[in-house]
Parts: sequence; structure tokens; C-alpha cells
Amino acid sequence: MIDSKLLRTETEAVAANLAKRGYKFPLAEYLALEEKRKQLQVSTQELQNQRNARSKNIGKAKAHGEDIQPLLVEVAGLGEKLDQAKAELDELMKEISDIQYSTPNLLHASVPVGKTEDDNVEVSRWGTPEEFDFEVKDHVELGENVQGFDFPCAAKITGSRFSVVKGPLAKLQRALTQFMLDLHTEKHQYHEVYVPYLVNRDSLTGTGQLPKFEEDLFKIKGSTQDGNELYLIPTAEVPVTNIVRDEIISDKDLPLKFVAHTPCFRSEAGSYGRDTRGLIRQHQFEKVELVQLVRPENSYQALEELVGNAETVLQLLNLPYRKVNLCSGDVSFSSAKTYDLEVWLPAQNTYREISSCSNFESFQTRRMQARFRNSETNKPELLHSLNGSGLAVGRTLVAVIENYQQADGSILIPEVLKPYMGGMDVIC
RNA sequence: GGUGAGUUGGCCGAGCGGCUGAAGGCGCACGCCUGGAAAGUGUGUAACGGGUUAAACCGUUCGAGAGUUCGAAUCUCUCACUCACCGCCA
Repeated sequence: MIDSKLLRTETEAVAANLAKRGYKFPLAEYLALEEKRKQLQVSTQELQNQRNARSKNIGKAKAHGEDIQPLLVEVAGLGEKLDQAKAELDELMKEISDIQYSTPNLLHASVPVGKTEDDNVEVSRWGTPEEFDFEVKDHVELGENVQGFDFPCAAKITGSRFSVVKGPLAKLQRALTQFMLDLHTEKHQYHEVYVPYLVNRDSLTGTGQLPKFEEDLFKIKGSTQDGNELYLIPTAEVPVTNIVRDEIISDKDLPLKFVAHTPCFRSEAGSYGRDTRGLIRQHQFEKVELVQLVRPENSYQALEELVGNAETVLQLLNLPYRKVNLCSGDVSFSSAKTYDLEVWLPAQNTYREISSCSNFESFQTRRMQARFRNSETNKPELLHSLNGSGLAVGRTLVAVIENYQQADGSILIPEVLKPYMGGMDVIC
């Protein structure tokens, strides 16, 4: 959520910034609603003031043993007027907050202007894609060859876009997860957390998935007694970032750095027919997620660090990748700036997203009221939140299988994973 | 699943229809004291919104929502959560 003061005072600049995303902010409507709100709020508060003052007088009179009947007459009808004004104000406030909650974040100045992913700017490349002297196979073929994938079985159990992973490939996926967690906790000073995979609406609103992107989520109907539904997490970002919702953190404890391994569940509404083959786009996949909560002045430095942490995983696995700065049209709703890491997939002869690292500045923390106490001023201030995949485990498995394939269809185990594979060095 | 007790500021905790935005303590900030520290001592210290050059001032907030009342932290109802015991269970 954008600071409402900024929306009111810098309306033109805000609208211009949002326009870079291709987002048209309802400027005139918003200002009109705000103007109305101001008037109505003042008059409502005036009524409340009257009521409070008179009620206080009644209390005093009663304490002195005076007759309060005349005072009661005076106050009659006030309540009704007040209720009406309040109801009107509530409705107006709801309209305004609907606009606020549906407005995307402001973009950082370093975000390149563009419309689609084709306009993303490549920042760097690491590694050299291997020149194979045989016809490369894709991960589906390679995995099925070693009896590691069974997509028909997953379709039987559940449906399309699910997978059954077996034997050494299941172990390889677990090894990747373990390796990533160990790296981030031991070398990058992240604090490991285990979190719920079902979350409530408030948490999803806090990180920005709701109210706008409900169709991307799996909802569990009738899951609570109060009639509210729970949702399967689309990413660990939701439960992990919401750790600090409605909290005031001591600035001595900053930055907070969390790492969590969770499954992620996405309905993939709107991507019918895309990446239907294999593990690339699934309704359920594993991810190791990095989350940081930092002082505002440190957040862009933290973003560089966080991307670097994700890059380290790829480098240690010796997987070629490139880093791109997403353009204004491709940066997600809540983010002010996003780097994507794209790993080389030989079978697709291209780079594919394997990590997305974003600085949300105060967009999420304002929705969540996640703050720290500034010990210089002793006042609470909004934190900045960041997250990034470190990495998407399913896609990393794909990348390892394809990049480490051999002419006979066997798959070599990357050096750093061998300790996690019980000394195995090839899957065949 | 059952029964009982709770949910108050950064934290602990009192209050149980009006003078309580909330006693007291801890923590924190700034003084005093000290060679320096500890201890002691004085003062201050919730958030959000409106308002102001800045203040004053006004409004909202005592788990959430609804209700009773001129007036609710305090009474009633619903829900959530926490703790204890019983049952069940990995």
C-alpha cells in the first residue's frame, strides 16, 4: 500500500510513476473521494465530540446529585445523527481503502521502463552453457528414463500439473533443499523457520496477494468456525513475512533474516497451455525462500545481498544463469524493484526464471503494520521487507537434470550435493 | 471433543458503568548523584487519524465483531486466540 499522505499530496507524481507500469490511477475519483472524506470526517468527529462532552456532563451532574433529566433531553437524537454520519463515513472510507489496497507499489528509479518481459534488462551472466556433442534430452525424458518421474501416476492421483517424483530423483530434490537451507543458515546468517502452509485472509492481504489476486490461490472452504476461509500458501513469503505483522521490533534486532522451506500452491489461473510439460509450472512445488526485514535506509543494499545469496546457490551448483532487472511492466504488484535469476535450460535452449528477488520497501509493511522502534527518536517506523527464492527447488531439479545429463541418459550429481546423496555420483 | 480461567501500552500488571488513555512496576530517554560504573533519585515515555508554522485542541483504539446505555476496558451475545485439566491422537 502506498502512503496515503503521499497519495494525497504528490498525486501527480504518484500517477506518473504508476503509469510506467501501465497502471492508470483513478486520480480524479480518488481526489474527489478524499475531499468528501475530509468534510465528513470533520463533521462526524464534531458530533462525537458533542456526545462525549455531554455524556461527561451527565456523569458530573449525577455525581453531584443533580437532576439529569434536562441533560438527557438535550442529548436525545444525537445518537441517531451520529450513527448515520458514521455509516456514511464508513462507506466512503471503504471506497478509498479499496482503491489503496488495489493500487500497485511505486517503482524505484532504477527500474527500466518497458512493457513486457522482452524489455527486461540483463545485468550480468555467470557460467557458460555446456556444448553437448549429442542430442540433449529434456528433464521429462531424462527423469522418466531413470524411473524418477511419473506424471501419469500424478494425473491419476490428483490431476494435471502435479508430479510424482521417485527414488534417486526424490532424494536429489531433498538434497537440493537441504543444501540450500544449510548454505543460507550457515554461510549467509539466515534464521530457519518452519511455518503454516495454510494462512488467513489478513496474512495474504498483508503481503499483497489479496484482494486482487484471489484467483491465483487455492482456497480451503469451511476451514474455520468463524466462517472465514483459509488459503494454501502460494509462497513462503506469506507466512514468513507475516511473522512481523502488527509487531514493533527493537531496532537492535535488525535486520531480521529468515529462510524457510515450504511447498507452494498456485492455481496457475490464466496460464492454461503454458509449460504444460514437466516440472516447470506445477500447482504444487517446493521452494526455499529468503525473507529480510530491514531499516528503510538499508533496503537496497539488502536487495543486492539477497540476490547475491540466491546467486551463490547457482554458482555452487555450477549452473549457468543470468540476472535481469525487471522492467516497469513486468515488476509484480507489490514490488518496487525486482531482479530475476534465470537458469540455463539446454533442452529449451534458453534461460528460465528460477528466482525472483524483490524489495517491497514499505508496501507490505504498511499493510501489515510491521514496524521497528527507532531508538534515536524512540518512535515506531515502518520496516522495509524483501524476499527472494533461494531457490525454487523444482526448477533447480530440472536445471540439474538437464545441465548434468550425459550421452547415455544418466545424470551426474553436482559436487556439492554428493555429501547429501550418500556418496552417489551418478543417477542412471 | 468436554470443562474451567484468561486476552489491557515496548513488556508485566491493576481496573469491572462516568473524574481511566488507563494505577503500579520493568524497560527506555534525559537530568542529579559518582573519579567512572552499579545502586539510589527526579522528570518524561502508546499508536493511528484530523488540526497547527509549531503547539493547543479534537477523534479512534483495552483480542475481533455485534448489542444494551446519554455514556462501555468495565454489562450481554458471537467468534478468534492463550493457558490448565480430561478424552483422543502422530
